Amino acid sequence: MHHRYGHLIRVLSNCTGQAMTAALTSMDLTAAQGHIMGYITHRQTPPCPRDIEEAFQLSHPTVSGILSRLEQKGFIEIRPDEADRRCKRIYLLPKAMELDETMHQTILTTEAQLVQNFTEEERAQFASLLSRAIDNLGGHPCKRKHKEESNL
Amino acid sequence: MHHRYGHLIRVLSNCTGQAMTAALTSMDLTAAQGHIMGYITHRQTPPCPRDIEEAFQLSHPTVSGILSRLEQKGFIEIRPDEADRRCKRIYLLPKAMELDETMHQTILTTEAQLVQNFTEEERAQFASLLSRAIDNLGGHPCKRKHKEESNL
DNA sequence: TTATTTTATGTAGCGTGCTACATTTTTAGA
DNA sequence: TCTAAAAATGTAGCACGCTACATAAAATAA
Repeated sequence: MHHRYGHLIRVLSNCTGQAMTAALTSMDLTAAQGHIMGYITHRQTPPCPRDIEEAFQLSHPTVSGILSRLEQKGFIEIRPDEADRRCKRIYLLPKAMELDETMHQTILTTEAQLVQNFTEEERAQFASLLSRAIDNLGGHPCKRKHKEESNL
Repeated sequence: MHHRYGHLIRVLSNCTGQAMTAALTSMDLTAAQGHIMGYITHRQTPPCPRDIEEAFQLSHPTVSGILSRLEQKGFIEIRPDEADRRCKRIYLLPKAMELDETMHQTILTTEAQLVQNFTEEERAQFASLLSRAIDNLGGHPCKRKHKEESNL
């Protein structure tokens, strides 16, 4: 049977992004910005853009754009790393720390809405099928040799 | 359990679009353009942009952009409808008709790759879960009263 | 008929995704 | 050491998604 997976996936992805962005507008964040803010917040050490590329499977110009918008809005500060001058370090500013809990809850609420009438089994299977489909398309070749704290 | 569905959906959507676009590059089409070309080809009568908005759940400026790129590349021609001058009609040009079969096969192949190691049951469930998730997020309010041939 | 509302489309402007190319710094090799 | 390769980031330019606003034509109401 032919199910038009590509179509469903694109529609769902757009819907999810829109719902997430709508829920985050009050704090002046988009879906992509909110997710990345969450990542930065829950890291023990200030990450570099490269860490974000890997965690979110995005190209470096994409990450660069999102970070510069976050910097413009005063959520983060980006300074060069003293030890390795190729790298930048991303520091949270007070404005970001204030809304962290709210932001996190907002994202969780939207995720919950997405699977609101799924059984526990269906949720697990959904995540599993999504992951397998990603792998089927080549997934994401993780380039970097080894570096700690590359988990979300 | 927290599965980060939003993240998986976004990654899968990006992967799918990239795989589809890569498969279609030889005919100078992107994923979005290819899907819309397929829709236009398999319609009995030349559609208007509004039909495409509904079939693909896209905003009208998005459709407008894709169509003008297809027109620039010589795949389609857009002329106003004689009967209702608000509407445009989208006509296929010879360049498009030539590659229709190849294009269609290319899209099917990529869709098949996406679910290559899924059982028949898993495929059905995948489509079902994706659809239900879309509905959970409000889905797509179909605005138009009634109009024939609004199926893909 | 005339006025209002609805429908279809156009345009401006933005965020997010990409590739391709360039620059800088570090690391590795000869 | 000196050179070459690898790594991190910057920039240009594009496709595709959106909202918000504007226009023109058709449909509806008064």
